[in-house]
Amino acid sequence: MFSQTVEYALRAVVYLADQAPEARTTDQISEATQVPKPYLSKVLQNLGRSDIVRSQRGVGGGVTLVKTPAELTILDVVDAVEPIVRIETCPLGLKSHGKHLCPLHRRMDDALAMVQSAFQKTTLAEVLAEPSSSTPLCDVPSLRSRKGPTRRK
Amino acid sequence: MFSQTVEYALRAVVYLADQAPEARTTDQISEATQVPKPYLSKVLQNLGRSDIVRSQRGVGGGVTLVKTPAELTILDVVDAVEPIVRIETCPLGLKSHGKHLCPLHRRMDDALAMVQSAFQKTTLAEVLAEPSSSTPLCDVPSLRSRKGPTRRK
DNA sequence: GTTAAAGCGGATGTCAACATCCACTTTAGA
DNA sequence: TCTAAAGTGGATGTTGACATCCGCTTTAAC
Repeated sequence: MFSQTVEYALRAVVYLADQAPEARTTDQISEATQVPKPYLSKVLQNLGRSDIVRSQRGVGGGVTLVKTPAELTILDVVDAVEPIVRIETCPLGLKSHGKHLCPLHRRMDDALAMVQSAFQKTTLAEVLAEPSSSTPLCDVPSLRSRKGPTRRK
Repeated sequence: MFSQTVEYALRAVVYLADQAPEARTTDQISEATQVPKPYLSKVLQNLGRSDIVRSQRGVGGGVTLVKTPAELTILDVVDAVEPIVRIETCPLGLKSHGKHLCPLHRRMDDALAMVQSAFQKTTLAEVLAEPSSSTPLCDVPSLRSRKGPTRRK
């Protein structure tokens, strides 16, 4: 139910959050997240336009988060690449019940609201901090588990 | 986040539930639900293969629900046309944490689970019975509000 | 058994999502 | 100032979702 692009964007952002505040190149992100590099490049450009990430050209450049992981929610990322569109009015277009949704669309919108709310309540920092046997994104070496900022060779 | 096809299928099934146990033709369903007839026809065929509806060819034929509205959930319909796929294993394909999802995919799967659960708990009968100012699907004359079974002229 | 209603299946068309490629620009450092 | 690293933007390819059309089959009713 979530598009491939949303999945890719979340992986990239979680990785960047994990590595924050260090910049990472598209190559590094691609390898860590298993997202095809050419497409990842487009996704990152998109996240740049939505002001989720910032990119730096040239030697030593790369991509970083604009906000801190604690300030960035899953919903921010999802909405940047594929907004969750709530059902505001009857999709059949008839005006006969004004602002009220019929019971069917009420249920559907409730489901959307639940997802939206859950995603809005979760920051990237929380995702990274979650006690779990597994690191987000699997085998990626995390900066979180090291003593200080480390610059990759 | 829900596909157009899911929306169409739900409209059609809600309409059929409302008119149950009477059969309705594709023309009638199309008019009531505002779904383009040729495409609706395909959607209904699909629902037929999933044993949600049954269709009768020939003069006086049409489409009816296989189950009663009380036995049919929203999830049944959604899963018939576009199954909600839960995240069972790490989408990155690495085996390093067995059955555990990483925190990111745990959250995403939780969202899917919420939607799945909400849809599974709601039957079509409940949708139709909901006290509401508006009839499901708007201006459609409902059999529910009549005395007995009525056959349309 | 003819006819008209009604659904079925296959072919086709369109467009957006996913994906790739490449020429160009920016930039740090030798 | 030259070079190699790194992101950008545009063009292109592929596939599936959405949508339509049409000829065929089934079937009730006359």
